Amino acid sequence: MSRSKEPSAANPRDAIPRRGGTGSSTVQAIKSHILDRGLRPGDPLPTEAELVQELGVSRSSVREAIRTLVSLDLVEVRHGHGTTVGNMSLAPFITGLVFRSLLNPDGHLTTLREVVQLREGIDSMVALQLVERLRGEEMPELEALVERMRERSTAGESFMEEDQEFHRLLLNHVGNDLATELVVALWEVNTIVVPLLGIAAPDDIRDTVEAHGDMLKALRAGDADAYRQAVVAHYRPLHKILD
Amino acid sequence: MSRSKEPSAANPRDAIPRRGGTGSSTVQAIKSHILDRGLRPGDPLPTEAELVQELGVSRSSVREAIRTLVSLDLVEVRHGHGTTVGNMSLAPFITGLVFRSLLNPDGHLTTLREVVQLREGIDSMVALQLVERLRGEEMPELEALVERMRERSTAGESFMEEDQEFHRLLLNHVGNDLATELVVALWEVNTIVVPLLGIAAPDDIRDTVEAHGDMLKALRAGDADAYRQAVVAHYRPLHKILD
DNA sequence: TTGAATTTGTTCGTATGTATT
DNA sequence: TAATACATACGAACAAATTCA
Repeated sequence: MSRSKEPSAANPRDAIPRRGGTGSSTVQAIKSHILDRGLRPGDPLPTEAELVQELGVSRSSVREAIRTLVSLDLVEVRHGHGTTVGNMSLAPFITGLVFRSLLNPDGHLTTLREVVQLREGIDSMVALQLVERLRGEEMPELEALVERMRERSTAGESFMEEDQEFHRLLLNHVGNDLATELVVALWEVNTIVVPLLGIAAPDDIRDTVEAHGDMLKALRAGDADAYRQAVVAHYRPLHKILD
Repeated sequence: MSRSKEPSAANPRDAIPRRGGTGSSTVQAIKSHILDRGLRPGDPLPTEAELVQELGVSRSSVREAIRTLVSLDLVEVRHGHGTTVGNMSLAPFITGLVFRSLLNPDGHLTTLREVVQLREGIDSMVALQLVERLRGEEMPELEALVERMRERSTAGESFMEEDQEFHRLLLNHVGNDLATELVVALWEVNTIVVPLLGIAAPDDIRDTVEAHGDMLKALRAGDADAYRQAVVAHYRPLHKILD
């Protein structure tokens, strides 16, 4: 083990008043590094050793700071390769909501119900914009997705991927990426938590598939009210499960 | 104590295939600790030393895991006191959006615009539910807040706190805590980023204040459309700034 | 295919600041 | 004031993954 190693101080903690509350200052420094250089997702960050030098803190501190940024999806780390700027997704949002849902005490399903209500609200909220853009349109990709859902549902398979993609593509037409991400994120919270709680999907599946088709039909016809009704029908099975 | 520490033994990395992608397994273990015992926000967690024992990992690993959970607001740490279960707020969501807004390259304001659009959408989305619950109601707290905004705006002061509280209280009447938190979070993203980008608040302030009053008036009258129009008017000044 | 270099992952030991008693 | 319990920080060594010659 060759301890040797003279204590000798090395004199750390000289400067730096260490304000822990906000964000450990090392975190802030790395954030600034990204901001100042205008780095984009995927761009490489300095290695741990380099950050130790530049910031004048220990490797442990650098690592803890990076860990924080990773958990916020602001940076990404690949073992043996290096760290890059993350894609800043809503993954932390999903993680938090999933944890809350799992921790819900009494009724257990409170958070989950709120998630579904939010999804329904946002899907309805964009009715006018969608009608405006899609009236008379063909939307072959979306139709194809509905068709695939239909096939898989009759085959007894699940069609989560198609379902998520459907909502992603549809919301894409409103031109608000954040709203799209939010809906997809809420959708993921559902799909993660529902199986974990052992809630079996009933045979309302067919209704759900047809609701997707009705949404498209209403949009093509330019009928915002019919679209909203289809959205309600779309979520009815889920609500039934959660009550 | 005083185990004296044998060399061999201890020997980590025996089991545990170490799947880094998901969440470092130590993070997962602490999560499970909370979940299994059904701990609530504020409940105490084991000390670092105890976690080192229970989980059979090093101090550094425990610290990095805790750092991750802190940044997700799943746990809280008070220096010299201990760690507790966090309140699982949407703080990480806010942090991420603020960072994205600051990093936005070209038009710079894309993310911020999307945030405002989302706020507007959610505020409008709950029109029917609010009308249903508040028709003919007095709402003295909300009126008082509008009055305070009026005072402070004429005094040339800012009224961010009253504004935020107004939306929080209003959304509270729809009975979806998640939606309320989301709107408040989006509101905070605005207030953090706008000053950072050096966007001065114009004199449309008075319009904003009156829009708040109009929203209440419309709700009292049970007029959902008038409420939605007031919401649009409420956000008009903000949109003007961002374009 | 081997193997060295680079980089992140994990651990141990130690010293220090801070809050509680 | 002192003691205790706890979190914060530093540094060195080794393990594991990745890349490239």
